[in-house]
Order: sequence, then structure tokens, then C-alpha cells
Amino acid sequence: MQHPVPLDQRKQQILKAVVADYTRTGVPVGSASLAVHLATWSSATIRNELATLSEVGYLIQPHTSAGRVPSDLGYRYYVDFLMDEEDVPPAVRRQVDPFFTVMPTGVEDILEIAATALAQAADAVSLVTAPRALGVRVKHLDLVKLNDAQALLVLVLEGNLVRQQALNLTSPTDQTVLSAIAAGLNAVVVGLNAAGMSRLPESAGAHATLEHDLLTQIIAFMTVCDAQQDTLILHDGVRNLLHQPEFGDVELLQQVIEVVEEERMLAALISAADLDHGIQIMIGRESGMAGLSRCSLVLTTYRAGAERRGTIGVLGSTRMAYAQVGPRVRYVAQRVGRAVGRALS
Amino acid sequence: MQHPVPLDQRKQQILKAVVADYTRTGVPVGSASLAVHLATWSSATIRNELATLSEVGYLIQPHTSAGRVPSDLGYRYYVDFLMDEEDVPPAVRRQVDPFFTVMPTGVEDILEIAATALAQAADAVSLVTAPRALGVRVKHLDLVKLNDAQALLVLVLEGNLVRQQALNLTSPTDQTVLSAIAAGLNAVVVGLNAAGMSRLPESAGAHATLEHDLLTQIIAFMTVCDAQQDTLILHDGVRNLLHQPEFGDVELLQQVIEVVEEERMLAALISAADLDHGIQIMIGRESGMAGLSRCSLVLTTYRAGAERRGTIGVLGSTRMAYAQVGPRVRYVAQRVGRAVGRALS
DNA sequence: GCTTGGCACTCAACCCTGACGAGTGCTAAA
DNA sequence: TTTAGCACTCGTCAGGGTTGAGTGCCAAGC
Repeated sequence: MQHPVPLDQRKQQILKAVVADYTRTGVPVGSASLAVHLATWSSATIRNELATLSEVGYLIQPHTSAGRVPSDLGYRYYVDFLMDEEDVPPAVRRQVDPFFTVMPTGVEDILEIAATALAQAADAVSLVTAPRALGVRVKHLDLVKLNDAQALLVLVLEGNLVRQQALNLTSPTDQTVLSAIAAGLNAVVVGLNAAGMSRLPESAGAHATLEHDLLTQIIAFMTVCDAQQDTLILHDGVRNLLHQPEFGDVELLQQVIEVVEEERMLAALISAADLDHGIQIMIGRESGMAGLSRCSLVLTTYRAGAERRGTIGVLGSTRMAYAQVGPRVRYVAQRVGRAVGRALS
Repeated sequence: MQHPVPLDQRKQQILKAVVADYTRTGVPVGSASLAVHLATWSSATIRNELATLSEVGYLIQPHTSAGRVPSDLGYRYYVDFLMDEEDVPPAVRRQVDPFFTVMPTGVEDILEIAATALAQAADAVSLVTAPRALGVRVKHLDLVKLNDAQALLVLVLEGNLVRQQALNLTSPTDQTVLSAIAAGLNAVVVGLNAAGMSRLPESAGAHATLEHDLLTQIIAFMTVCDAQQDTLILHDGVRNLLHQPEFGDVELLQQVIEVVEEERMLAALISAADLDHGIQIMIGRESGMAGLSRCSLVLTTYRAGAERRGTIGVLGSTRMAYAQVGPRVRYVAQRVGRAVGRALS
């Protein structure tokens, strides 16, 4: 983002009014309708200001005799300097809160509920990623015999995430032996991540070779879990885009749905976000994704405990009500963080 | 469905040609273009036949000077009596098969892959339900202490379905005690469903009351699992609808996406299907769902082992290539059945 | 009696046109 | 510097004529 062109107070007021009007109506806004709101100046004066705002690139004119529409840059200026965030209205709170009263045990179920709640609250497509950890930690593990060649590993990870995977057995092994090995491992691996497990001393038990062999497979699987953890993205609310006039064009809709259905693309998008400070808003082409040139993203992190955090946010039209959406995303993020924190404890 | 009006051979041939033409082009078909294909008769003769086919309700005329389009009833006649199913072309097989070469252990992961494969193979929205059992059976269970008031139940069910649930502890209990109880339960519950577990004799071990209490909670949870099992529906491929001309109308698209995103509606639809014989095709309004009046469903069952079966199928435009879609759905169903069967064994 | 060529008719789609109006840019006066 | 005024631009909309695909019907032919 380049350094924004500075604007005097009146231009700021006019730009803000254009954004407000356009967000509300979806129709390019002209000097006359602005003059009603900003009664201090005549339409002619406003017209002059609109001309300069267009020149510096904050506004766009769809055609000569049309009103003005904020450009990506215009929205950027608005979001950075002009926007007054609105409180989350009680009606929306009442809509969101019930989702978080009865909470399931698993983090993934919580996230799914969060996606639904946010989609509803922001009237857009919601995106939620799993809380990222520096490495997934084991809480409990178990081994179940499947057949002579395979055993099923059941891993309970922090956050009550449950993962299963078939492990290969070099020789037929009884369930009792597997249970004994599982018990032995449970005594030492709890609280460790993949890296920690690979530093464990060699076992000296009765089934040392088998145990070593299984542990190797478990570490490999945990590494896979780590990687998957980062790419798990839930979404909901594509239907919310459909009733918006800008998506009356099926071409556009198609591009957006393609991005949303393709998880890899979303992952790239979200990992590109810079979430160090509060909330990040990506407007139009800022996302760098061709199909989303007329969409914006509003993302934030949710914190579960001290360091664990995931990403949550929405994808909607560039013409979204940023002043409302930001606070709502934060509101849901806070609820999710609390719920996930409880599940992780 | 009422008894269909019988048609003589020529009318049948003409109806079949209309369906073929319309499916290919998406444009109402007129007597002239039919006369090219059916060179035996002149366009005038065909015109007369088209008129009677319209009278009995197999064809519809969008407006006076337009060609004919098959009605729901016309498609029904076509599907029941005229359609020659086409073999699944090698290109499609080559597209589907890779999905089923590397198979995950869990049934749910398999189903997700199946949904993706089918959506691609049939160029429509795919729908997949979990294999239904008369009651979910336990393969293994484990108890992990969460805190003084709660323990996490981890259930491994047949098909390597893993479920977790927090259970309440009436008094603080050590992990060693929980492990002992889990071991005791594992000795008796393996292979039982919820009903079977409720007929177990009272335990006489050291922690009989606690064990009894936990078992009650476990049975309750399994009953919930049974119910959920029936409503789990995966879908994929909404994007496949977007490039079809009939969905250029956003209204229509909106209705369809609403049904697909709302799992309860899909569940109702699928449970209404009569899948005793091979494949069921629901055309247009036959589904009874208002939003799907211009869509068709092609559903079949997949069998995993002797009695377990789930539903798999597609949702697409009424103007789909039924002769191709049916075999493709069956092809994927067969692959899924095999994969799920392996996971269940 | 069935088939078929011919023909009048219908109607959506397309294009052209002119009226309308929203909105602008420019100019000149306050 | 502001503003009223005015000419100008251009998209939208309604009306009207043309086109062409496709029909229904009739009368002649096999």
C-alpha cells in the first residue's frame, strides 16, 4: 500500500459520505444527494471536490454522467482514517450468543458452530481456521488391533482433537501387548509434540523393538497432523452473497465460489494476512487473488489461552459495511477464543 | 407417479430425439432439426406428432413459436422406457480411480473423497450419506481424565469411526481408575450397539457405581451417535452448476444453494428416496421440494458388506444427461462400497 | 387414411430511435 | 472561494419495425 494522498477536512467528510451512501444503496452517488446530507455546501462545490477526489484515485466514475463509487483506494482511506466503528447491536448479540451457550467438547465442532454464527452475524461468507500451535501436543493415545498386519492409532491431542491412523505391524501382535505398549507410551509422551517425542530415550521394555517401530510411525503421523492443522479451513454462508446486487452477475459469483470451495486458495489468502495488530481488512485487489477483485476480507485472530491463536473472518463484497463488520468479527472472535480456550484447558 | 400414457413406436422415437437434442443444446427443439436426425419422416409429420406429445403432457412449449422442451413427465417416460445407458468412458474412469487408490482409514474421510470424485465425474452437485447400520457397534473405548469433574470418552466404532464426548464424574477420579474401568468395559462391550450395552449385567468390580454411572452416559451418547449417523450428509461441486445456462438466473441458483447448504432439507430428500431397486431418479417436482423444481436427483445405494449401506448420488439440472449420469453414479457407488467395506472389516 | 408440401400466422429476439433524466464540467457572478 | 446556471454527456427505458424460427392447418398426393 502506497502512502495515501492527504485530504483536507471537507474532502474527508465528502469521501465518508460517499462511502456511507454507496454502502447503503449500492448505486453510484451524485453531488445532489450528497448536498442533502452535507447541507453546508452546495452541490456545485461538492462536485468540484468529487472531481479532485476522482483525480487522486479515491473515487471512480462508472461513466461520464454517473455518480461516483469509492475505489479500492478510497475504501482504504475510509477504513484507515474515516471509519467510526459501530457497536454490535443487541439484536445481533442475541443472534450470536445462543450458538456459544451449548458447546461441544471438540475444537473442530466449536469452529464449525463459529462459522455458522459469523456467517449469520456478518451476512457474508465466514472463514475460520483451527488454532495454530507451535506443534500439536499429545494428551493421550491408544492402540487398537485391526488385524494381524495393522493397528489403529487413536490420538487425543490438546483441544480434545481426536485423530486416527492405521499403523503397520511387522508381526502379528495381541491386543494385550498393544494395550501395554500404549500404557507405556502414555506414561512418557503426554504433553509432547512431534519434536519432543523424537528426543525420547530408547525404551527398554519387553517389546522394545515393536514399541520403537510404532513410535516412529506415530511421530511421522503427528508431523502430518501439524501440517493439516494449518490448512483446515471451515466456511459457511455462500448463500449470503446471492441476494446482493453485485453478485447478480453469475460470472463474478462463479469466481468467488471457486475460491471458496478450493481450500488451498483460502489457505494462501489467510496466511498472507498480517494479523499482528487487531484486525486486517483486505480491500478488492489488495488480496492479490484475481477472482476476488470485487470482494473484501475482514480477518482477525482469536486467542485461546496465552499463545494459541487461529484466524476468523469474513469474505464479502467490497461494498460491505466495514464499520459494522469489523466489530462483529471481533465479537465472534472473542466468543470463539473463550470457547476454544475452555476446550483446550 | 401416474400410469404413463402409452406411445406408439414413432412417438417414442421422436420423444427420445427431443430429449437427446435438448440435453445436448439446451435450446427448445423444433420439427425441422428433428427431421434431419429422423430422416424417415418430414417435418410436417413430426410436427403433428409433437402436437400430440404436447397434448398428453410429455412436451412443453415455452411460447407459441418456440420449439419443444421435455416436461418432467416426458423425462420420466424417457428414463423409464427409452433411455439407453452409456458405458462410463475410460477418461472418466481414469479421473475417478485415483481418488480410490490411496484410501484413509476413517469412513468419513473416504466419504469426503467420494463426494469430490462424484462431483467431478458427473459434473453436478454430489451428495453422500454415511453407511447406515441398525445400530452403531463399539470396537474400542477409552477414558481420558480432563479435570476433576470431567472425563473424555473416546469411542472407536465399527468403520473406524472415532467419536469423543465429555462425561461427568460424580467425584474426582484418577486416570489409573479410569483406565481400569475402560479396560473392564472393553472386555465386555466390544461388538455391542447401544441396545446390547443396556442389557449388560451389573458390574461387580471395585468401582461398580462409577462404572455404572459412566456406562449410562456412554449408552446415551451412543444413541445420539446412531441418530447423527443418519443425518451426516456430505456434498461437493456447487461450482459445477454455475457454468450451466439454466442457472444463469440467480434466483434459481439461490434456491438450490439454500437447499444444499441446509443439511436437514437434504436429509429429508434422501430419506424420501425409494432405493430398493438399483437407482432412483427424481425428476423436477417429483422431489417435492419447491426450490428444486428445475433440478433432478440421481441416487443409489452403496453396499459395504452384507447389510450396511449408504446413499450416494447427484443433484443437477433437470436437463442432465441421465444416460451418462446413472452409470457414473453407480460406478462411484461401487468404488465407495468397496473402500468402505475394507475400512469396516 | 396417412403423409407431406405449402402457407399464413405467432411471437421472442434484435435493433433502431427518441425522450428522459441523472449527473457532470465549466463559466461567470457574488 | 463559493455557487447558481447552463450546456452537454450518456445510460436507461419505452415504442416500433424487422427478422426468423417455428408452429398449426389445409389441401393435394400416395
